[in-house]
Amino acid sequence: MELNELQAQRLAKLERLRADGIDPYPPRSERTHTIGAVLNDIDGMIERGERVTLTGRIMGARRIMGKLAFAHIKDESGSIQLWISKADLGDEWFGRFRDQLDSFDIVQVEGPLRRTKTGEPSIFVEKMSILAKALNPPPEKWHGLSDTEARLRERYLDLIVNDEVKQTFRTRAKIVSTMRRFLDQRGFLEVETPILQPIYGGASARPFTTHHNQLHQDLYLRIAVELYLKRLIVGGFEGVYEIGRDFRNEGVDRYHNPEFTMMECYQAYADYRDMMRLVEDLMREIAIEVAGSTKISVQGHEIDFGPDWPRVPLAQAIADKSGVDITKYSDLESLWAAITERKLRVERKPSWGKQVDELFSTFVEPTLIQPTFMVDYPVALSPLAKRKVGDPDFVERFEAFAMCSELGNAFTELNDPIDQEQRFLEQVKDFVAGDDEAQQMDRDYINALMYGMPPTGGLGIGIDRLTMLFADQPNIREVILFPHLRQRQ
RNA sequence: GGGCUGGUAGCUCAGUGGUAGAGCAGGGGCCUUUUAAGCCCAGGGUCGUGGGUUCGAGUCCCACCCGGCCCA
Repeated sequence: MELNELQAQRLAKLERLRADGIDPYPPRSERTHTIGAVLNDIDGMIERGERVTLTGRIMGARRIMGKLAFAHIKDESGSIQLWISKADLGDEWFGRFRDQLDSFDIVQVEGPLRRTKTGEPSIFVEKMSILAKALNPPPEKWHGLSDTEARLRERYLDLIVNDEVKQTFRTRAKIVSTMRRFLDQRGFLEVETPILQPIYGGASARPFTTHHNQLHQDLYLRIAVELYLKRLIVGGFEGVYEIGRDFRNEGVDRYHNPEFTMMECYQAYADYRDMMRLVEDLMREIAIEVAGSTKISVQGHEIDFGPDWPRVPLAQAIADKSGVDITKYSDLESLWAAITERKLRVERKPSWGKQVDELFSTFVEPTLIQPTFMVDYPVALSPLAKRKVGDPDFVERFEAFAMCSELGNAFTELNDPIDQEQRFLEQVKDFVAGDDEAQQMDRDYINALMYGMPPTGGLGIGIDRLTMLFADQPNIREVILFPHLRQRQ
């Protein structure tokens, strides 16, 4: 171990403790209360003269004045002041506290509770022991650890010193547990399907590839769970869901991490309108659970999940915001002509569907602050969704938006195996033509559909994006404990 | 991928081509009501990496590495 000066000093203190016969990393501790529990009933406990044993990390500077010292220790539930008098604690441990213990060390203290003359709840330490010596020093005590790269590379340190980071991950856990309870109560069965897949599907994205040595077979990390969950609907489960990690081999930015968490659920004998109601109910429930209200504050905006969400046809929204009525231009050339005629600043895309998506992303998405369902997408963008009756160029699909961010995607599932095969063939054509995000032919999935899948509504919700919204975090790396970073060196 | 921007002590940051700095933290000393404790003293550096220009580079130039913001 190569140590800097501060680490070397701490190591010397550790060795001094060992020389005195003290184990700096003892196997057991004996706390009687969490700090939070003590603070909750501090005056009652003082009145009853209760003695407690507390454990925690020494935070901030120790304030040592000859024969009296102060410090704070922190556990997950809270932080409390230590009153350390040489007379109460004894010369030996008072000296150790002064000379061998440091900020960030984890200690155990025992004694009665009292308030100091400023009224601060304190434990008057009569016994002290060390539970773990910290060899690394803390960051600066006022500014703390603020460098983003340092925070992410040493997330454990970020969590020690930045309480709001812990709060974000508590919010995330609450979102997931609320979602699970919501779906369980509605009769959905939680399932687990393969992460290693021989054919990747269910979304338009590039996969990570790996290899099974024994089977001499390439496998893909899943980009979605969709096709497996629908196989289960064929199998007769009428409501299934899975919450798990998907992997997409694409860039990293403030909305994307190569691995991210999705909830997908499928309900037999339901359609995309049912899934809209499910999203509305789910979001209300999460908002109340997480924020205590259907109204939440995000980046200075108030977002209200109370009312039903507007359902806005995609084509209409694009026409309203850009002036281009995509239903009038059925091929890329005429659509592009309409775009250039209006001198719109939009990137040229290789297909009609992608051009429509580009129009949407540029002109509509940035305006979607309040919860909104965009409905009825072009079939070209939706190879797994059922066509609209009487309007076969569009499908029964919606995407859920809030704060200009896509939260979810849902459709009435395509259950016609003949149409599905045609759609896959179109995708394969695109893939061969160079679209590396086009979907793959999945013969086994067609085979499953050939046994008959009931009319089904399906929905996917990105947990990371949802957490960004409810924790009011503008960057996905703030809602992922260990986001992807390049290796150093 | 493009533009802008950053990387200097453990941390937060200054540093305008001429002897590497401050605050906090840490070390030594004094101190029994502190909470950004206080006072005195001394220490701490591969200036992201590698080249180049220059009498002289943390500073200017080039390349690369690792971040951030914006755009695609």
